[in-house]
Amino acid sequence: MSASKRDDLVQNALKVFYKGGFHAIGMDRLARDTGVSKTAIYKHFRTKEDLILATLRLRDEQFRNWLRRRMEALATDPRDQLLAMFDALAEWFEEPGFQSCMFVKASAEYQERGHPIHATAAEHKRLLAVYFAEIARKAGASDPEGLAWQLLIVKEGAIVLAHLHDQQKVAADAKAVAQLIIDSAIPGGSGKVD
Amino acid sequence: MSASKRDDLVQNALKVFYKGGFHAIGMDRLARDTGVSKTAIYKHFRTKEDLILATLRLRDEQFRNWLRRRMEALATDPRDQLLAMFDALAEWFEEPGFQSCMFVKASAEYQERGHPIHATAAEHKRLLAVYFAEIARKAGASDPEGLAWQLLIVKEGAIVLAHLHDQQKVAADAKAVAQLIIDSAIPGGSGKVD
DNA sequence: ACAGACATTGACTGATCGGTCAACTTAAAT
DNA sequence: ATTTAAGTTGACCGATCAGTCAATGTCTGT
Repeated sequence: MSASKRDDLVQNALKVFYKGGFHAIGMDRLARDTGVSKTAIYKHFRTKEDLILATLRLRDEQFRNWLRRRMEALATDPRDQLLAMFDALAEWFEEPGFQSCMFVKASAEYQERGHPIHATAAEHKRLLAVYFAEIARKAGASDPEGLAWQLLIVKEGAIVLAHLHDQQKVAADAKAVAQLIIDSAIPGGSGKVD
Repeated sequence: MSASKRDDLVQNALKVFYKGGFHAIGMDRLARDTGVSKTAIYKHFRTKEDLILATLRLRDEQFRNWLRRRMEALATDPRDQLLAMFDALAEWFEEPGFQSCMFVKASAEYQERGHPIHATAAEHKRLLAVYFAEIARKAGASDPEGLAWQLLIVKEGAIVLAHLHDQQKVAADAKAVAQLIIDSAIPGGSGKVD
């Protein structure tokens, strides 16, 4: 399989697993839905779990790059970028096919912290926190890591509830919470007095 | 199967599904782990999904009752009860076997909003919001429902991240966020000036 | 002790599971 | 045109899947 075909496979597998679940989707079904035979899949992935890991890595890269670009496109000031994250999330929630977070799903189905799939999900979240802390630092937060994890909590809660409730309402509520957190953690900005 | 035996089955099934996942745990395995034969299980549940629904309903009742009692035990003032929720969550996170939220797992594996299992998970969250709004109203919030959903977002985010990261740190961060939300939404209290 | 209710056991059904194989087909490189 | 690489097809392996069945065992009530 050429590199581009392998990438296509992983991309398509990602979509199929995201929509159908990791355990519920078997390899016969996955082959049908991706258009790649099982033999070809096993030429490039030792096991189903290795393929799942590849989909998570791809999703991690795609999501973090997308979020970074959206946040930078929606705002230039670091402080405003942190808040803009929730506008970006609102966009995502509106997408057809939105069904929560790939990594939350992965950790739900692979519960053990030591499991590579679970660990990859945890790593994704840690990398997001690192990124948020970087922006928080630029924005002048006295505790960038603290702020980062607080925003991550709100982000994750919003995603989960967007899948279970009214997406736009949840996005708006999450943004309001983020505003409070940011105003509390970073002096100045938005015309509000602390 | 007597009522108490049926209840035992559902309780044990809940534990097995919570730890192992809904799709990953088959009925043969479930029978072994609960000590009830498949024939007996099917005497009382038309399908595996019906049993899963029964475990979710039991979990909903148990969790909401537990949370209500903990919040009431930890604080008497409604405002403080809202914050105490996060102390209760911190206790839960510390329990051996903690592996996120049964309903988030359910919605991760049963993605379609129309699916009964997904709908039951959504209903659980809605009932929690109703309860939080009730307390928020008693606490004097001008927008009890808004406050309720904001707290629910933080709660859900904390649960998900507690399964992926340092449990106690996440609980503390979530409580700090909740404090900000509550202080913003309810005048007075905690000696802080708005 | 006996009858009825309830549960277990092991086998069974047809289907699917992850993964492998041989034979064949298609694509790419030379 | 030929060779090599890569992929497809359909069958196959042993195991498991949800759900059912008949025979048997246990428990409960009289």
